[in-house]
Formats: sequence, structure tokens, C-alpha cells
Amino acid sequence: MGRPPAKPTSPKLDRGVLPTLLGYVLRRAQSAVFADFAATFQTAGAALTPGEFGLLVLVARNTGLSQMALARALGIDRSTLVPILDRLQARGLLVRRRSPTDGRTHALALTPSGDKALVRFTGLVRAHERRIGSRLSTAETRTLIGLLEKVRSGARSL
Amino acid sequence: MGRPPAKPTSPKLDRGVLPTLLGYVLRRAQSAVFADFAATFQTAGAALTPGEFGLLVLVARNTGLSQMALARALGIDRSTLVPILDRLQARGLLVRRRSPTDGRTHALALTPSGDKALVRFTGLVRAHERRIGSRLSTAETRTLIGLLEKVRSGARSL
DNA sequence: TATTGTTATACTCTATAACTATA
DNA sequence: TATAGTTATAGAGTATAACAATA
Repeated sequence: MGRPPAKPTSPKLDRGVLPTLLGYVLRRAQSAVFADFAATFQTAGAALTPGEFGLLVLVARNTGLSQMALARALGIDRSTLVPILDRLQARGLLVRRRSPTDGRTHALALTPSGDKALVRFTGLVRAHERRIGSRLSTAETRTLIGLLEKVRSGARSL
Repeated sequence: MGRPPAKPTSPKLDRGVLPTLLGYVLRRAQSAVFADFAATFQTAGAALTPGEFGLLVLVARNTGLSQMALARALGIDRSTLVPILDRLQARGLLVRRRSPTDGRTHALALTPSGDKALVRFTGLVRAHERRIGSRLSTAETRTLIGLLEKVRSGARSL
């Protein structure tokens, strides 16, 4: 009996307290989910990040909103948003229109092409969601979302 | 009756399906936790990211490991690790020693100063963990960690 | 004066490709 | 040949500061 000689494969590192830390486990789960999202879209021949998807949904559901409002909703600086919108606009998914009521702001909107793309993206996101939730029951998924919201509300915002 | 006139404050954007998507909720929770981590360390006058903390723990618990082994454990490319180690080494927290058995590899180790710093950092992380878990019972935290591990194992790794 | 969007700049994280030293 | 570490390079995400147009 006894195991076969066993080649010196990766000898499993000691991670100490890390696996008991919520922040650590959360970060690793998030990283795996991000990779799954990327794999789902890459396999489908589409290129999109979770952040871009969220942005497109926000613009679709709030047509005409300004860059400031969008940046606030995304929790990023308005200067950070500029190159992101540049890229999406270059791909023909959205447009910056002049606001008729306030010359300082842009009214953001999806193009017809962007609307169509978002429908497709949403389907891919649903497939992705099914996979990352595949080991969880519906009740567990609901519980998980609730607990994550509690975590978010308990964290201190700089 | 009825509410007072209400100034046109931020009119709460419509987020559509986003709040029902596990990936979206997970990403936002992670973002809030990251901000809390940063705030905790900044308030204490210390500078460290969650990734750097994890790295230091790994080196502390596996003294002498190589950069390749560490990169694998962190899930990043070996070239990505180089500037990260440069910075930590410049801060006097760790050293790259020549391996006596394999001239190609570096044996990583914390300095005495790094050991001391890690003790302090660990205390700050515990305070941070208390805060992000403040809205959860002990049982809920355990449940949450378990569910997150299930999510991670269900996600497809590129 | 204050706000919006932009630009310039800088830093970090990430990767790929090519190079050097060693095995 | 193959592996470990480094460098060069590039792209994305993040920020601050300063500027022009507009309110």
C-alpha cells in the first residue's frame, strides 16, 4: 500500500490565516468570476468587461444622462470615464449628444447598434451567471447576494 | 400630506437587472471592501494593498520559496511580480537571496523589519475584517465564506 | 464662481516577447 | 532544451491638476 513515489509537483503552499479572511476569500472569488466573464465573452467572440457591461446597462436605462451622473453612479472620477466612453463610442455602441438644456453636459445614449449589441451581451451575461452560480441553489444565491449587500453597507467608504 | 418639494438631488439611477446579478453585486462588495482596507491603512499611516498583504503572508509562511512559485500562488505572471517585489524590497520588507541549490531561482524571505511590520499589518487587517463583517453574525460570515468558495469553484478558469 | 468635460500626467496591475544565466 | 528572473513594451484602470466652455 502507500501512495506511488509522487513526483515533486507543486507542494501546496501554506496560506496561513488568509483562507479565514473574508476580504481575501472575496477577492479570490471576484477574480475567478472576472476570469469566467472574460472566458465567456472571448469564447463568443465578443469583447467586453464587466465594467463596460454595467456602463451600457446604465446608459440604456437612463438615456440622456450626463458623464458626471454616470461617473458618480460608477463610483469613478469623471476624468477616468473619458477614455472609456471614447472606446465605446469608437466601437459605435454609444454617442455623446449635446444637451439641449445645459451646454456644459453631454447627453449619453446607446446607438441602435449599441442597443442590439446589449441584447446579445445580456444573453452572454446570463450564461456566465448560470455558470458561476452552478454550485449554488437558488436560495443560496439569494442568500449570498443578501450577505454581500450587508458587507458592502458595513464597509467604510474612504 | 405628501413629501416636501424636494430639491432636484441625485435622482437615483435605474440600474435595471444589475442588482440581481451575482457578478455585479460581488464586484461592488469587493470594491467597497477594498476601499475600507485602504482607509484602514491610511488612517493608521501605513501603506499596503490587500495583494501586498497576501504576498507578505505567503512569503512569511513559506520562507525560501521562488518567485515562480509565488507568482503561481498569486495567480499572476512572473514578469508582473518583479516590480511588486522591487517595491517591497525597496521598503526593506523582504529580500531576494540566491538559492544555494538552484542558481536560477531566488529564495524569498521577509527581513526582520518585514516580520515586525507584518505583525502590525495583521492587526490592521483584523480591525478591517471586523468592520466589513460588522453587519454579519459569526454564522453568517462563515456561510458567506463557504458560498464564495462555491462560486470560485464553479467559475471557469480561462 | 461653480460645474462639465477634456487633456496632461503619473502610478499600478496586467500581459507578451525577448534576453540572460543557469540547469 | 527548458526554466527562472529580468527588461522592454503595451493596454487598461485609477487618480490629481489645470484648462476651456458654459452656467
